[in-house]
Order: sequence, then C-alpha cells, then structure tokens
Amino acid sequence: MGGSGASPGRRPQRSRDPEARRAALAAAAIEVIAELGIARTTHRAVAARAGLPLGATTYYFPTLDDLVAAGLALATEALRAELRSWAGRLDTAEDLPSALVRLVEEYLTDRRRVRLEYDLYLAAARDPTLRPLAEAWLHGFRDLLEPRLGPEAARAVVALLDGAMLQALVTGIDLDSPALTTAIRRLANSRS
Amino acid sequence: MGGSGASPGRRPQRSRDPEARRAALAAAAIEVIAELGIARTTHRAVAARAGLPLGATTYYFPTLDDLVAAGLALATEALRAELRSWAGRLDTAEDLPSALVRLVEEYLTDRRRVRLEYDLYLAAARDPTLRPLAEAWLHGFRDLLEPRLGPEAARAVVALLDGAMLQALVTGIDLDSPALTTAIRRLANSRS
Amino acid sequence: MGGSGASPGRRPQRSRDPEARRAALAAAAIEVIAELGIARTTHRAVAARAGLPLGATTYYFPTLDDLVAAGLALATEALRAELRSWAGRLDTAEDLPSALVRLVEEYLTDRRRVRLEYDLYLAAARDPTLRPLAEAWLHGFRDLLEPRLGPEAARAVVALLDGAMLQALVTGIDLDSPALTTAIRRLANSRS
Amino acid sequence: MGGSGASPGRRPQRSRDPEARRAALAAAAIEVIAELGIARTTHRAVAARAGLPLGATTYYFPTLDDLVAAGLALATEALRAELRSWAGRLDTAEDLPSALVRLVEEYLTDRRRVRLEYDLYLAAARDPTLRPLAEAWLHGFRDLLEPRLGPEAARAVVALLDGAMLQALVTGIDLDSPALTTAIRRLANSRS
DNA sequence: AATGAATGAGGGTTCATTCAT
DNA sequence: TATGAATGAACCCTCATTCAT
Repeated sequence: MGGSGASPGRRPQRSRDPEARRAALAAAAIEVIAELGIARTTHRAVAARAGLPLGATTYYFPTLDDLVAAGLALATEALRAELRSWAGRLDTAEDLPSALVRLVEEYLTDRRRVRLEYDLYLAAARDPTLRPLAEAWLHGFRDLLEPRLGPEAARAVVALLDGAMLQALVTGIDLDSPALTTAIRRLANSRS
Repeated sequence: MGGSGASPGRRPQRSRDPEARRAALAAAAIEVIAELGIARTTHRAVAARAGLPLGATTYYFPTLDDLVAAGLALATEALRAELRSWAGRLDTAEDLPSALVRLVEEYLTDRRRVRLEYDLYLAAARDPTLRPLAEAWLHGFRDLLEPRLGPEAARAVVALLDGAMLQALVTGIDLDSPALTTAIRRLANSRS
Repeated sequence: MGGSGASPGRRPQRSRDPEARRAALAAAAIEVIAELGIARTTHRAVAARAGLPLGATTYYFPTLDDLVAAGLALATEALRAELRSWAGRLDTAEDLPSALVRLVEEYLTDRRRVRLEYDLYLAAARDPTLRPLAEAWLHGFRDLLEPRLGPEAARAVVALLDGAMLQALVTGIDLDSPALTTAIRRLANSRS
Repeated sequence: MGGSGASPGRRPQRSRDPEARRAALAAAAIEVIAELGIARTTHRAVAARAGLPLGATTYYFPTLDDLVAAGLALATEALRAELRSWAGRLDTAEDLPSALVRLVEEYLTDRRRVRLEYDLYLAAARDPTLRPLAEAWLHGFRDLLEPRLGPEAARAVVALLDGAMLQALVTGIDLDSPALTTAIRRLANSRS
C-alpha cells in the first residue's frame, strides 16, 4: 500500500543533469561498498555519500541491486583501465619480473581500493553478478603475461601474485618484493 | 496418575548442559555464516539452526557479535585441525609437490567450507576480529612447508596455492593439478 | 539488509498477555478496515488504534495480510453471531415478513458495521480471502429462511433484502419497511 | 538535408489535441480502477495505461483525485448509456420479466465491468464523489420499470435484481434465470 | 503547453536487544 | 537459569506532487 505524500511544502530540487546524478550515485555506491561491504550498503548511505536526497537513489535505480550493480560496473571498468595501464608499462619494461612486482607494489598502495576489488573478486564465488569483475581481473591479468611468458607460466604467475596480494591485504604487511621477483623468475623460466 | 518424579506444571527449560548449548549455538552460527555470510547472520537464524529458543542466543552470547565470534573461533579451530592433518600426511609423502596438490584438491572438494574460510580470511583485511583465523591459515600453512622447503620457497608456494585456491573458488573451475605441481616444483628448487 | 537497532535505551514493555494482544490487534484491524477500507489499512494505523507499539503488529502477525485476515475472521464470526441471533428471533416470530424487515431495520441501525460488512462482502468478488465471510452471510441468511419459505422463495427473499440493504447503505435513505414487507409476502406466497 | 517544416532540435510534445488527451487519461483511469481498485490507482499506472508521459496526468488533472473523478464521470456516463439501451430493448419486449432477466444476464457477461460498477456503487456509501454514479444506476433502473410496473413493484424489482447481481458477482455463480423470472413476476403482479 | 526530474513522506518488514516472568 | 514477549530503529521501496526546462 505504497506511501503517498500529503502536501510536502517547498522543496529545493537542484541539479538537472540526470547523467551526472546517475554517475554520482554509482560512484557513491562503490565508495560505500568499499567502506561497508555490499551487504551493508543502503540507499541512505549512498544518498548521503553522494550528497543527494534519498529519493534520488530509487529514482535513478529502481532497486538497491541496480544501484549496487551500477557501482560494480564502475569498479569493473576501473579494474580494466588499471590493467590497460599495466599493459602499457609492461610493454616497455626490460625485466618483466621486477616490473611486474613494481606494478603490484604500486597497486597495493591504495589499500582501500585493493580491498574493495578483492572483496568483490572473492564475492564472485557466491554472487554471479560479480563474475564479470572477477573475469576482468583474472583474464585481463593473464592475457597481460601470456605473450611474454606463455600460457603455463602466465597462469602460475597470476596465481602467485593473486595469493601474494591477498596475503598482503589480509596481514597488512608489505610485499617482500625481492623474494617475489625471484619466485616469478623461477616460474617464468619454464620458457627457456 | 500422580506418580513421583519432579512435579512443577511449567518449566520449559530443557537442556541442563550449558556448555553443550553454547557449543551448539557456536556451531549453528558458523553454519549460518557459511550459508548467508556474516552480514546476514541473525540471532533468529542461528537459534533456528541450533533448534534452540531465540532467548538462548542472547542468554549465552550478550550480543550478536559475540555469537559470531564464537562461530569464528570454531572455524579457526577447524582450520588448525585441518592443517594438523595435512602435516601428518605430508610427513609421510615421498613427493612433496604432488602430495601438496592432492591435499589442496581434496580440500577444495568441500566448496562450501572453502568459501567460508576464504570469506573469513579475506574479511580479516577489514575486521581485526578475524586476524586469528587468517594467521592460523597463513602461518600454519607456511610452517608446514618451511622444514622441507626453507622459508623463501615456503612463502612462495603458500602464495601460489592461496592464489590458485582463490581462483578455483571464484571461477568454479577445478585446479589444473599437473601445472600446479610443476609450478611448485620450480619454486621449490630454490633449495637445490 | 533489514534494520537492526543500536542501543535503544529504556523501553517500557507492558502487557504480558499475548492472547489479549492478538485479540486487541485483530479488533483494531477490523475497526481500521471499517474506517478506511482494506486498502488503506496499515500496520501503523492498527497499532495506533490498538494503543500498541508498531512492532507488536508484526510480532503477532508476520505480514499485514495476516493481520487483516485476523480482523476478517473476527468480522465473519460477528456476522455468524448476528445470524444466529436472527434465527432465534425468527423462530418465535408470528409473522415472518414483518419480523424479517424489523431485523433488517435494526441491523441497518449500525451503519458503520453494515458498511463494513457489505464492503467485505463485495470485496469477495475480487479477493478469495473474503469468500468465507461472503458465504457466511449468503448461506447463513438463506438457511435461516429455507425452513419457513422453501428454497426458491428463500433465495428470492435473500436477494431482495440484500439489494434493499445495499441501496439503503448507498443512498443513506431508510428502508421503506411496509413496501418491503409486502414484497416479501408476495415472494413468500410461492408456498401456498 | 535541412528541409523546410518546423525546426527546433527538441520538442517532445506529441499530441496537439488536449481534449483527446484528457479523454484518454480519463479512460485509462477507469481501466486502472477496474483492474486495481481506486486505492491502488496511481498517476504512473494511468499514464502507462494511456501511453502518455507521467507529467501529462498532473498537467491535465491537478491531483490524483481529479483524475480519478474524471474516470468516474466516464463510468457514470457508460452506465447511463447502458440503461438507455435497456430502455430501448424493454420497450419492445413482450414479456417484461424474462426480458429483464435476459438483460441482466447479458450485463453480467462482462464480469470486469460489473465488478467495477458495483465497486463504485457501494463505495458511494463512503465517498460522496460517487453519489452521481450510484444515483444514475438506482434511479435510472427504477425509472425504466416504473412506467410498466408502478412505483412499488419497480422498487422491489430493482432491489431484487440488485441483490441477485451482487450475489452473482460475489459467488461467481450464474444467475438462476427461471427462478429470478418467477420472482419478478410475483413482485410485478401487484399491478393486477 | 508539456515533460520528466526531483523530493520526502509513508508503508511493509526485519531484527538486535531488553526484560518480565 | 531460561525464555519468548516486547519495542522501535532502520531498511527498501512507492508515489503524489512540485517545478525547472
């Protein structure tokens, strides 16, 4: 028996740039997800974060799931962009293993972001909605290395780095870069 | 009629074994967490799963967090036990890499459990409560391998397997055991 | 992502007579329905009418439909009781037609109640939930008259009175009792 | 390219026939009311049904009540038209009772419409807005019969048929036409 | 004149927690 | 000691209405 609303009096009604509002909400959504996790993400939290009224969330996104999905799409795109930038930087790298470790180190600098992305990545184990993001990461990363390492080593290195990042995230301890570089080198030698 | 025995007309209390009830609740909690995730775990769900009255949850665990923590402690202990069993089996293994992969393969058989443990493992990045579990896994696993591989290789192999399991979980695809075995072998060769 | 409730402070927590509360809620529900109609009946309105906190409504009745159904059950029972009283009074009546009209006249005295009952009666055309109430009325009324008028005339008289009451309700004009009595007499003569 | 004609890049307005739009909205309103009931009738539902933009509803009808009222006026007019057609057909009928029952039977064929009209008819007991519709039915029907049956019998027959239709609607059972015809005949005999 | 963006009140429901019994 | 009744905050979502464009 949905609500109605008697005589609401005066209401401001700002903006008028729907596209910007959609984007702002999606951005706010991903921030809230990063902070509280998907399960604690609410319309209210997203609206507050975006500095928009509550009604805006449901106006632009019929359900909370839609809102969350918009946030996830944003995160997925950011991940893809990240990987594209890695690709560029690895192309010009002389020593792949050390360049790779440098990239990962840098990536881990933004702890909040990494935590978000791994959260979503793992959550894909439960929630099919998140598969695209997980695949973006997994395949994107792998495709990055395959041309230089071959399929076998590429997979192994991706797993190694995935594990290392996960551990860094969980423990809060920085990567042991030299050791990691050595390990990558060992896995990569399959080629030779 | 009449008979002997106790007597009062009303005394709903069943169990007389408080410790057993605590344990039952903790066990139910971890099951609910495994099924719904921490965020969706409620008093009611745990009570229902344990077959105990709602009041029992707050009676034995002042807050929901306490109840969840009890579940987590249980999960941590289960993880430790798992690792102990691995230790026993690795001791008698001839070929460490293949034995290790076999263990991991088996472990991945119980998808639900693995998902739970990785959920909690990753959640430790956010929630200090979960550190003990994360450490139990990380150090326990590492300690398992160090005697045979040395510290450097042990860490690398743990990272590799952590990443491989994470990926198996997320993609739903089984491990590529031969490739994984090869990779471990390469990392382990640091010794020689 | 259901609500929770941080630290609610002190709360009164009255009563302790669940059965009484259930009944009070059902009674309040039927009153609200009588006043606003089913479609405008809300948890909040029922709780307010019953002088109980909002949470009581959902505590005793999982959904609003359940609450409404409880109200309807009450109304149905009241209707049955009304018909039983009619039965008693018709048994001792010398002249059936005029006794019948007198009953109907009296019944129409409580406009609010009649409006409620006809509302629900008609609503049964849409909502199967209300069938029991409609049948209680229709069959109860018919069964009342059959022994004295036979099946054919009983049906006709019930239809006539149903229509007359409906019209009185809608127009707000009192029954034309003498005319109605005459009409009943004519329909009843089928016997002779 | 370029061409002649109007020109502005943006001018979404379609129809140029305001009256037609008003009518379309009123028609859509009555359809929605028939389907969902007054209480569930919303701007959005009406706009969607009319294939018009949301803004059109409030543009042509300041409030939802106005929109609903417009629908009701339409329904009232339809009811009047129905009764006019009945008048024509009864004029040429040889046997009034059976002709009348035939008309009612036919009318009941369109269950949705009858339900709508009785809904509104009964709702008039609560909502003065609906009086015109109720009166249209009641007096229109009565006026139809009075010339042939006299005032007394006409009223009785209208009540009888009103009740019979109500019951058919509520129970979903078809009219018992022969019995009804007989009853009408009995009520009509007052003349002779 | 016409539209759809904007807003917030309200409504159903869930649940942590408190507490009388 | 043990239980389930009690409460209200918070949640998601719908929608009348207002208003910039």
